[in-house]
Amino acid sequence: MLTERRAQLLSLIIGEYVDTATPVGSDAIVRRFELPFSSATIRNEMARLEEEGYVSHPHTSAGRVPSDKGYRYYVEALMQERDLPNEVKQTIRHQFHQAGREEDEWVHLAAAVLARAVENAAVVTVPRTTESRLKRLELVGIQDNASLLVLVLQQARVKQQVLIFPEAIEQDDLTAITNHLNSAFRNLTAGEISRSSAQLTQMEWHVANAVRDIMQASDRGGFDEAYLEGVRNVMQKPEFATSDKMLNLLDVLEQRNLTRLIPFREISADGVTVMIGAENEEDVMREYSIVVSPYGVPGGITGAVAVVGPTRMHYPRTISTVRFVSELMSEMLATYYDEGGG
Amino acid sequence: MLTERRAQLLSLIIGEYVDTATPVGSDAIVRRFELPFSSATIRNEMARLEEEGYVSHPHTSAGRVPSDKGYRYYVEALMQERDLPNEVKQTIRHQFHQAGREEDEWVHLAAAVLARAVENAAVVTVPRTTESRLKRLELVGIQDNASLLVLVLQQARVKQQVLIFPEAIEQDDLTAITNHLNSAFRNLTAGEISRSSAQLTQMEWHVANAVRDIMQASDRGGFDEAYLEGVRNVMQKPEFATSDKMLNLLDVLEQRNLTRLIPFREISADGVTVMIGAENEEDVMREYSIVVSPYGVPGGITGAVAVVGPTRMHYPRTISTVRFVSELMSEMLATYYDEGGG
DNA sequence: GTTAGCACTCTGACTGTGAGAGTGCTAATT
DNA sequence: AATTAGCACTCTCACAGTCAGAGTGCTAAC
Repeated sequence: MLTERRAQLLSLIIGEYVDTATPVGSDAIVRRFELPFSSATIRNEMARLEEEGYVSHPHTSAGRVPSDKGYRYYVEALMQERDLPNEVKQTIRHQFHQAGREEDEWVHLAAAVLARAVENAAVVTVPRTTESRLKRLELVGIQDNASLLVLVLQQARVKQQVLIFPEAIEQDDLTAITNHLNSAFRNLTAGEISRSSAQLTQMEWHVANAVRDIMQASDRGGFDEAYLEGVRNVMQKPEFATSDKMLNLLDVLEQRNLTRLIPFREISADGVTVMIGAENEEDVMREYSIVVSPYGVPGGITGAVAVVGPTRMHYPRTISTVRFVSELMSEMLATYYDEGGG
Repeated sequence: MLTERRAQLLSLIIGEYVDTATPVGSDAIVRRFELPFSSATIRNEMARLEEEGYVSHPHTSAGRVPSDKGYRYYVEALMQERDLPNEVKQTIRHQFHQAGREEDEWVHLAAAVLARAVENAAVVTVPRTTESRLKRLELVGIQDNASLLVLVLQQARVKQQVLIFPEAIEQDDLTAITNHLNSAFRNLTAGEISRSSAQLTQMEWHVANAVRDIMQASDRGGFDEAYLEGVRNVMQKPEFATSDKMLNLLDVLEQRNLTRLIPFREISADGVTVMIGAENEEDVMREYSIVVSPYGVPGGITGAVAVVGPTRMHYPRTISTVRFVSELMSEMLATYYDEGGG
């Protein structure tokens, strides 16, 4: 445990470093905060903080830089998460209500709003149910032997695919197939459709297989689909003066394999999780922190909201913004797609 | 007009510069291509090329760099566009046939494939009809007073939106509305729906308005929706050693306002258009070239395929790849969504 | 426990230097 | 008349040296 004074000092160092991005020296901090001690005292305290691993020293005669451990301690014990100002909340809420009612649009918007608010990159995944149920299917003729298969799944998820039939087929037949399958499969999961004992014609089988495949693909999908915004914000930060680091980050973020990067699986069931620097599994993320929160209905439809930026980030602001946006997304989902209606 | 020899020389300079990204000197080029002249002769010719504006001089004692005019002459008169090797074509084709049958997936894939093949950024827009027609609509209940409105438009375009009703509504009523509107509006455009004289109940009006709004929004959309891939490729190029330029480019590309950037309106009705450096309208694009081609059925459903990279790009390869991918996209669209079936 | 003082260290900006690459011109050569 | 060798000149780039500034760690005094 740190003494009260050292903890305070750590907090000041982090605050200053987050602002200026330059290692903070004893003299600078005493003058900036008009501390009732001399810089020599602070130097001693800093030396202790360094011994214990909370800050580090880029080189002999430079100021101190917080370490991952320092940030961790700060996040857990020192910082106070203050609620977002009401104007900010209102502004964000307003943007959401202005947006259309398409779920993808919200997700995109959430990423954009978040990226702007915290001046870092934001990732928001499309929400998923654990296992989707079929609400309705529709076949629309395109050509003699091809039609568009549209599935409406539980929670207003829509999937589409062009379906080729082995032989030409009439609109009347399409309608008949549609009606039959709709009554046979309504509210079933992919697994239940597979095991269904409904009597089906050959053509119906063809369609049913496609339906099952699409639903399985959707279930397997997990968190794959995600919106990414604000990469530029991260690259603008002074720690990325070298173009090498930019390329590395871009590399990681551009291939949309965000799932591998962000520990969606490990995030606590409710509330915000913070992963700092080397706490991240991936090597490339050593210099970044991730602030992530799930949203949606626990056990039902869920997604995740995350911010990615350098470890030197404004944690209280980021955490409370992530929290607010995830709550807002939950709220939106609950309003329009609640479990009962699904 | 350039003399034969100067034209050849320009071609060599461009070839060399595209490869090495360093200004090319007289000596270097003589040795590299074992020219039957001395470097002094080449120096004289280079001086003439510079006088006429085809190449320029970063500073007194540096080699020559092609100017926009030089590239333009090269593209028009010197280079020979050779067809893509058959293996490459096959590989690309294969990837498309492996992909699903969702149109968006193709567009995304086209951008990814193109970016990889030409090692630059690629932009591919989602294809649009000039005016969409309604094929079918569907209402799926979500809650007492809310349902999901799904529209299937001509050319297998699917749109969805949550629709809130002023009062609670039964599933039977939804079905009745759906049936009535489907028969009244089948194959109509947004404008025709507005002017329709069909007798509608209040609820039906509510739905019809939403349908019209969605269709209008879709028509207005123009080229807005686009997939962007391979920004990293561009940033990796040596001309982007400074992080400033990276940020500028990222700035432009991240806000998906690609329409403003790429002259979709001006591209010739068929074939590939090349915009070099300052020929682009936007200031930020001064150092970039754009190679763009429309695809789809002229007058009907169309989109565009484009490559964005530094002016120093491999034009023959880029042009033939853009051409091939746009042809492939046209082919895919024709196969699955031809006008007759739409 | 705190502080003043001081020697020491490292960075970053600036300067100077020399090799290397390239040019442009002139005079000689084919 | 076209080509080429030769040469002085220019500019860049990498490298080393210098110096002010910021910061540290230690010691001795308060």
